[in-house]
Amino acid sequence: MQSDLYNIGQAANASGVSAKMIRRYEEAGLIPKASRSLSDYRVYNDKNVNMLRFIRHARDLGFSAKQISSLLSLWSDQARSSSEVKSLAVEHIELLDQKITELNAMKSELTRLVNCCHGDARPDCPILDNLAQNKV
Amino acid sequence: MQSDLYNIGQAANASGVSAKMIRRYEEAGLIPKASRSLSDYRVYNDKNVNMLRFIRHARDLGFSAKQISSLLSLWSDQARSSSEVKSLAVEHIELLDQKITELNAMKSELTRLVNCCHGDARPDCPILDNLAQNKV
DNA sequence: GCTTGACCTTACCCTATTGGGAAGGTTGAT
DNA sequence: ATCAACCTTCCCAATAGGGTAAGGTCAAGC
Repeated sequence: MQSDLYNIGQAANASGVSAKMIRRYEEAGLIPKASRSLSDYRVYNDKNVNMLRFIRHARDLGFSAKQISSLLSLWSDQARSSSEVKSLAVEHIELLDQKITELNAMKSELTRLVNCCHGDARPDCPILDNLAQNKV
Repeated sequence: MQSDLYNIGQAANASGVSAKMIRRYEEAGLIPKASRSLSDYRVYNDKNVNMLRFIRHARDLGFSAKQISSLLSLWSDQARSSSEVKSLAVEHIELLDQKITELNAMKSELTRLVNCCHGDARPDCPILDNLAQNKV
């Protein structure tokens, strides 16, 4: 790569983070404020783009903005211990697990209801009956 | 139950939907506008409370507001076919499945990374290294 | 009859994440 | 000189709620 400087659109293409979100991350303090050109355009270098890629990957793994903020601190901290990062990751795995369990419970309950429903032209429907029931 | 009329707090307790959300659902057109007392308090009857319970149960199953709106129409439509409801439910199960699959992918990738990480006091961390990689 | 606490009203801001678009300035190429 | 493509800031949309403030109402107790 010969070019070392990018405006926001190029940085977005190179990192996979939309220009919209790059501005938002800057506003949120997740990334440092970009330097500006004479015409007030944001200017990024390869290091900045790498940080954006880092964020993108963490996003893809479902980390929240706060968690990413912590990961970024750890990333740039030369003295960090890998155990700090690992515990953040483990914490996040537990959160993912909770959500998965929840969704599985919904799915199995709903599947049960669907299997009860004859699903034909008759108006009688066990799914709605169940939703309308007074007991939880 | 001897009382037939409720104000919003009683309706909230009886239905499990917060007063806040009852007002929001009304504003969103999910439920009809409540009648009002002389002092402009919202007044609910058993039928209204049943509808709120219906919404609550659908919420618990992860249905979105739009989906619930459809379910409510079907619920009050005497001529509906159970197949209409069933297809809505099946559609929702597929959506739940997608989310579950997505979360599982995140979890396994993150678990892989965590297992690579020695997690001790050394600064070298495969998790961060991976996040910082340029390739997706 | 008055006070007090519990309840109600509207209206606004906040959480977290992302997309869309308007109005206007800049850049680069024809 | 013009035009497309880009940039800027600012506001609004969606998801599903929570919080809080300022003010009105109701019922109980004194």
